Amino acid sequence: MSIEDRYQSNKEVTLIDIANELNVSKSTVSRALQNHHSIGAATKKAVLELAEKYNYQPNAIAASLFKKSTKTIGVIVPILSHYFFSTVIAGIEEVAYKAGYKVIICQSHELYEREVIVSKTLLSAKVDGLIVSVSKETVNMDHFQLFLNKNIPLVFFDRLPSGIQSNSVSVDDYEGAFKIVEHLIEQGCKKIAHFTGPLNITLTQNRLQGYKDALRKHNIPVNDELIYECGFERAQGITTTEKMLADQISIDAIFAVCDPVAIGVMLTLKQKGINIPHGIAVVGFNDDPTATVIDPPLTTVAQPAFEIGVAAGNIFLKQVSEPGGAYIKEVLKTNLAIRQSSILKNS
Amino acid sequence: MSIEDRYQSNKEVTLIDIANELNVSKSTVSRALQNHHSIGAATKKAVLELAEKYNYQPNAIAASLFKKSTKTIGVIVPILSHYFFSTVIAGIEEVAYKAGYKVIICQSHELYEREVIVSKTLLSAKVDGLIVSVSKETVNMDHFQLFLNKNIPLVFFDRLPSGIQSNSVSVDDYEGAFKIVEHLIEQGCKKIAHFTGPLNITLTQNRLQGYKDALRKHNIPVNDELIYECGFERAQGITTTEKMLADQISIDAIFAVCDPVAIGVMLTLKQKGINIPHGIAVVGFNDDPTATVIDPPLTTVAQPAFEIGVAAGNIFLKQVSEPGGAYIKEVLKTNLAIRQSSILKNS
DNA sequence: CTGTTAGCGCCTTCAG
DNA sequence: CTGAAGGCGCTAACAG
Repeated sequence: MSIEDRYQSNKEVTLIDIANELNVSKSTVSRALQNHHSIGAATKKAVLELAEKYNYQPNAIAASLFKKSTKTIGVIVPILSHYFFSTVIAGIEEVAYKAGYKVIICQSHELYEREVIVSKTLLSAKVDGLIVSVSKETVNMDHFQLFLNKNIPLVFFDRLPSGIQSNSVSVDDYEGAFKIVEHLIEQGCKKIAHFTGPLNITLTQNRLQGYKDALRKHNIPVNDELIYECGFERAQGITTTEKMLADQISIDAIFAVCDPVAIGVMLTLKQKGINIPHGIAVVGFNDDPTATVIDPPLTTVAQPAFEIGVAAGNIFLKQVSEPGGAYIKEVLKTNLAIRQSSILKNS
Repeated sequence: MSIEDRYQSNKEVTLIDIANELNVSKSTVSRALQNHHSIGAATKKAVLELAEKYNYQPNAIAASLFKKSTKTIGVIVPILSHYFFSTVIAGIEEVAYKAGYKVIICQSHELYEREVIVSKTLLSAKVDGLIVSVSKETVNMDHFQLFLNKNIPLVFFDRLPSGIQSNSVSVDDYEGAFKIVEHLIEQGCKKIAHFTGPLNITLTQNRLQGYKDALRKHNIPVNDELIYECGFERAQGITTTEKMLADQISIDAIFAVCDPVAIGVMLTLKQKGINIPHGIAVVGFNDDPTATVIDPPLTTVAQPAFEIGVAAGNIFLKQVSEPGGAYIKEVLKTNLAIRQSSILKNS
């Protein structure tokens, strides 16, 4: 079957077709296509022209099999449709694209089981690296250990696991929490509640610790009754606020573990007719786009989501180019974005 | 080298290793692993145990090469970090996961060139299908035609291209726009401005047409001076509002092409001290989560983003299971989400 | 400068 | 019920 026939009948046009047509060997075609130096200009030109004419697309799968590299990065996030995660992935994709890598995205839906399954799928798919924010259920890390065993670069971000050593990129959650609570104190708040994330997650623990230490530094006793276990979702912010209000505990500020929760808090307080910030001040963590949309605008700890993705991608690339290097743990800085939801004093 | 050695030294454990260890052929191992009926129970058990013990992961790349299917769907979106797109992708991923497919995500960044490049990468990667929302620059569709030529299922969503026939899933943009403009008219608005998206995009044209027809139906003349070419971003909503205010044209409502623009509009109006809805009513399109966060809450046309993704995924699956079937064009219904930003009358 | 050869790891006829 | 053999499309020694 001639190359022309194959092309017309929508069959894959391969190296061999071009080679046959030109009466050269497939190695020659392969080399011409990769611009190998030791190929005659005429041959190269002929090959390139034919490839162009017949819309030849190299079969990356075949190349991967041989080269043992798929030029693919696997990414696992709990939920794709959250601003934070989609923005991190945008950062990863940007770095990946520039370095010639593709990105396979999987969601764990915060489920340990599903995380295990997709990580194995990604192993089978022979991804060259894996970038992960672990599910809130995950405590066992064996499925990630498999990657390390095979020397496949593994980078954690945001939700860092305990009990496994690898690369990571995170923000200084402790410091961010500390600073924003200190800001509340400076505004005159004394009864500051904290709505936490799931308690088994490192990030939750760090923000909680920052909250506690800021209080202690300013001689405000830590009151466990003001610490509410909440979650990461707006809906949980709403229910936790309702529970708190039902508790009738006196409060002058709420530090929410993340912006979606803070938004839920604010919507509920507003609905109950409680003034923000003068009745209760509210602060969050993330700086999602909604923070500047809600009224009053939300004071929050700005996390560089896109940069986190870029950093994770770069760590992967570095591990690829220098295999066996030490693990890289990058901690990015946060910035306070102070807005109306917490301003009680004129300055 | 024994399987034990290979395992210890982190080499890939393959079918052959298991076969050698058990003194059976690799075909037997292959069949045992896929639970082929004609394999002795004892043999099967031995194979499975060894596979388990040595953490055997099938090399999906090798299988793909043979089977000519990578169990992978390519997805191209303009921007990943927008709620709408990340939610659609979440829907695609959900369907894909359940059917055993992986999802490769690429961003075009609204750039034609980049869209062409990533689509070719995806072709080379031998994706089994492609799901796309085209960039706003794209007019030439040759790069997508390549997929159709090779009988690779292609599904467009949201931004439907003209000049190429394929599967698609969209919402009824015309009807959504018509209904929401009619709603404004019912509220007593007579001077309704429209901030459009990029005009070459079908969706933009359809929403514009819905806007015009709703006006005409109610005997309100269409005034081109009230139609502002804008875009899809919050920042463009802000600048366009400023331009409009500078024009000093009398207006009582704005229909923004999408929620991010509507949010930009509202933030600007509020900053200028213009009451919403009584000074100017504002409505959008999408029902992003921010719509319920802004004050007053935004009236908008609710698009089922997740369901769009699910529908696109299902169309892909259907095309895979019934090759050569007719193109499927699914149009999902929208719902008006009427909120304070447009309520001028008590009902 | 180019061809020959030998795989990468898996799957599936075709034999037994 | 199992084995042998060939091949998916590409690459990279190793020879000329």
